Amino acid sequence: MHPSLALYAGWVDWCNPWILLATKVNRTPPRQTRDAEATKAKILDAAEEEFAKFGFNGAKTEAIAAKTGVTKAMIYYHFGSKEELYKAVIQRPAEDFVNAFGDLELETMPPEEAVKTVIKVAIAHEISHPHYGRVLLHEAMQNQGQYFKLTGWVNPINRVIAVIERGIQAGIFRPVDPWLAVNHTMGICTFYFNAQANMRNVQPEFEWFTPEAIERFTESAIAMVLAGLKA
Amino acid sequence: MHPSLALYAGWVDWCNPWILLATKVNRTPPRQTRDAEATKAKILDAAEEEFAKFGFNGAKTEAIAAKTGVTKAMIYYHFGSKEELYKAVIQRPAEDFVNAFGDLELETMPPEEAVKTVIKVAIAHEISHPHYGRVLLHEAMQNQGQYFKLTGWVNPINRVIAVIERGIQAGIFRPVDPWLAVNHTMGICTFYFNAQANMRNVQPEFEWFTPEAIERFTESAIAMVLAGLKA
DNA sequence: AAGCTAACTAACAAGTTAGTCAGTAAAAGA
DNA sequence: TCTTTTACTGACTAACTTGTTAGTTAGCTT
Repeated sequence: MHPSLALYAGWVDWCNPWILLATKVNRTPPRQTRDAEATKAKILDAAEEEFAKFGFNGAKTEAIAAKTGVTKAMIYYHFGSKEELYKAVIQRPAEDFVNAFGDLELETMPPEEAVKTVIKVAIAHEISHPHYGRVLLHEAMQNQGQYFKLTGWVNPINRVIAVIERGIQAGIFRPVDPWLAVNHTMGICTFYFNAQANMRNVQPEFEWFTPEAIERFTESAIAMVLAGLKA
Repeated sequence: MHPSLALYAGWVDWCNPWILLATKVNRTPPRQTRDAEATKAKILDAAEEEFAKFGFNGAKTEAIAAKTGVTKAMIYYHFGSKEELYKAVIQRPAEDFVNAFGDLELETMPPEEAVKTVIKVAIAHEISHPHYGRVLLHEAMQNQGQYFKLTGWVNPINRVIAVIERGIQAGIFRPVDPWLAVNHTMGICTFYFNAQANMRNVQPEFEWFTPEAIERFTESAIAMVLAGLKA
């Protein structure tokens, strides 16, 4: 396993959504009676879940507060407004990802291995931040991506484009459109998680979150993308 | 062009979003002073746009009414409730698609050609119903897909699975997991449209909706999926 | 132990939103 | 032409939502 995947070490064990909801990324120190940082983290967690479901407009501050155990006034005390809370929510996991991604030495890897690694990290991030992908989709659909640009996602995506361009120049990849290839790859990596509730109606028996299922999904995603790229 | 694509005849000309918003599928007869069917259609159009942006919970009936030129009370007169309106919105383009898909003779086509056709029809549907895909995503994210099962999408998806299974048995396709392959394909076909507002921040110059861009996207999607499937 | 301040609550004000209803006017029918 | 039905409006209510504020308490400092 590449070192940067260490951030998500044990992610396969987190696949069960109930476990996921309980564990999350371990940001919260042991709870004391009055702990501003812990309270802020709890609000962010609850807000991430609420925004993932309803987006910025649809989310209710009251519902967020209800999940945390503190009152709604705390949102305004700690974050100032619903909008500032939203900005904080959309930026927090992005920082995790951008940092982990910054550690990847994609530029020195063989293109095939680089693409493989990117897909693994992307899926690991979906698993360890099970609500975040949906927050970003709502962002695109209802805020025209105006807050997306604050997150720092642009740089990692451009690095993946560069990897594909390098692969094409080396004759390892076919002369595909790198931009479209990146879009396809992101589509593959995210649809499984975002559209799941609909797709469950088609295959009610399918297990989505067992470690084996995630493993199969990841391998299958890598296989399709690499087949599509390789010369 | 396959006959079932006739439903979307001229779709390449509709790619510009402004043209799209103006044309839509031509359901509305020439407007009279009082025309219940025309009013219902206008409400459905406006609601589709609003639900695409905010989902069921986030959408405001007042905003829907404002787009139509009739009062909010008309929504309740013609549809009874916000929920019934939503059901109507989610079912209308599904009927178009399921009908068009029903006309496809996938079972008698060579598997490769069948997959190619499915992708073309799916993308054509996104183009001719530019808001609908996002309505379905909101449905998954905030309603757990409870209304999705009313739409009849399940059957077309199962037919695509069958096509892939047939291709595998014929030795034309690799022994992939057909279910995951369908998920990947849907991811590729939908991400380009649903996440666009975010992706515009990465490539601000990219043209998404020119006929040429849609053509390139379609070819690129077909190439990746077929490369991923072919033995 | 007394005093201070950061963290927190309960209750409320101001503005929104789903849904209703009494009434009006355009058509269609007699 | 008069009546009935259908499409539609404006004004309303009850419930909900964001954000505020006055006051309370935990825990730290001295």
